[in-house]
Amino acid sequence: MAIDALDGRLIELFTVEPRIGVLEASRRLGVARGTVQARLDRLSREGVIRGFGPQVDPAALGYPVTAFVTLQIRQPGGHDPVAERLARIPEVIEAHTITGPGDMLCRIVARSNADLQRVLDGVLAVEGVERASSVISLATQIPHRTLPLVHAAAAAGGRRPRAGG
Amino acid sequence: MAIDALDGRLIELFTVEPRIGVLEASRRLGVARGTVQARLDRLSREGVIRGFGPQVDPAALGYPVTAFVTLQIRQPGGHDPVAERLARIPEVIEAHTITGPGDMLCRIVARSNADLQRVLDGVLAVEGVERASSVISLATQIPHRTLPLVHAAAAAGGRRPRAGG
DNA sequence: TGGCGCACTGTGCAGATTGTCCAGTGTTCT
DNA sequence: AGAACACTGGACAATCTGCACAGTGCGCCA
Repeated sequence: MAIDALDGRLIELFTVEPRIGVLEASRRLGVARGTVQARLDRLSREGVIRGFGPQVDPAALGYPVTAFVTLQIRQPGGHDPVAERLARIPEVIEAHTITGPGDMLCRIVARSNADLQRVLDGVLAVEGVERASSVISLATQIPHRTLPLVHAAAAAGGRRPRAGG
Repeated sequence: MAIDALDGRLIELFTVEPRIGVLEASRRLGVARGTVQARLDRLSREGVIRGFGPQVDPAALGYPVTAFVTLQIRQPGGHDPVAERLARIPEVIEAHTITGPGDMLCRIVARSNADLQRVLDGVLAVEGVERASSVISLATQIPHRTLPLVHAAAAAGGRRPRAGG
């Protein structure tokens, strides 16, 4: 779906200051409250905005170590049963099936490098996992972000605005 | 920092239903409103909760292709100048310096496989980037999640509750 | 060209929520 | 014993929300 400049500004505003309400946002953007409400509804309905839940930082929770683990899978039943078992490990934050020599790529966190060993053992113990090769994140140069993408999409896909009132 | 069971339930509640306010949350959890407010303040202050901003889905924005790209860097000035230039590419969602044969790992999105080629060309054009090898995400088996981790941390680190009033 | 539908504006209202106080109570730590 | 702390339960004014309404340009289609 395409978003326009106003959508972009709206997302940026709520990203930077999530606590401002619809009313304050409408004041800052110079549009009517109903417009902000309608835009927000649409963005949520279309799935562009997944939600407004709290973003939890594993590091602050006591899991400062992040690793990316490439798995090789013995594939009698496909990837799904493996993924299902991986999902039971809380330290597995994310998992994808991928192209290339590996079969799956997971993001894993741990309390320390020693703890990472424990978590990896847990991953290797998952039935169907044949091999795991991991790289540790030494530093996060660019933390997960979508704002630049939103701006790019807003600039590219801009629906023509409809004036009125 | 350690969180207890109430913190865990609080985070879960707001993750599942972000729109409920502090008051409704206090009712659901069976605690006083001030308690919820204080807990939320503390979790935000300590960094466990990074924020309540909108979570944007690149796929819904028109970028359904995700790739993980391992970069090899020519390192006259370290990784930072490269990261800085990568940060100017909106499709670069995330970047880490890593251990192992590669130097950096980035998450990249694109509008299509053909578009991914364009983005990769942009990455390769970054000064200091020598080589890039990418794997494409075919499916997201486990979408980014932290809830299980929160529960694990709540179970492990539980501060002893202080009763009162 | 005329008509319809859409997106937006600006307004109003009742009800709910927020931010911010307060005093009181029971625990834990010193 | 005393201090510090976390929580309860209550109160208040100010604000925001959800919802509704009429009116206005503009694009699209017949």
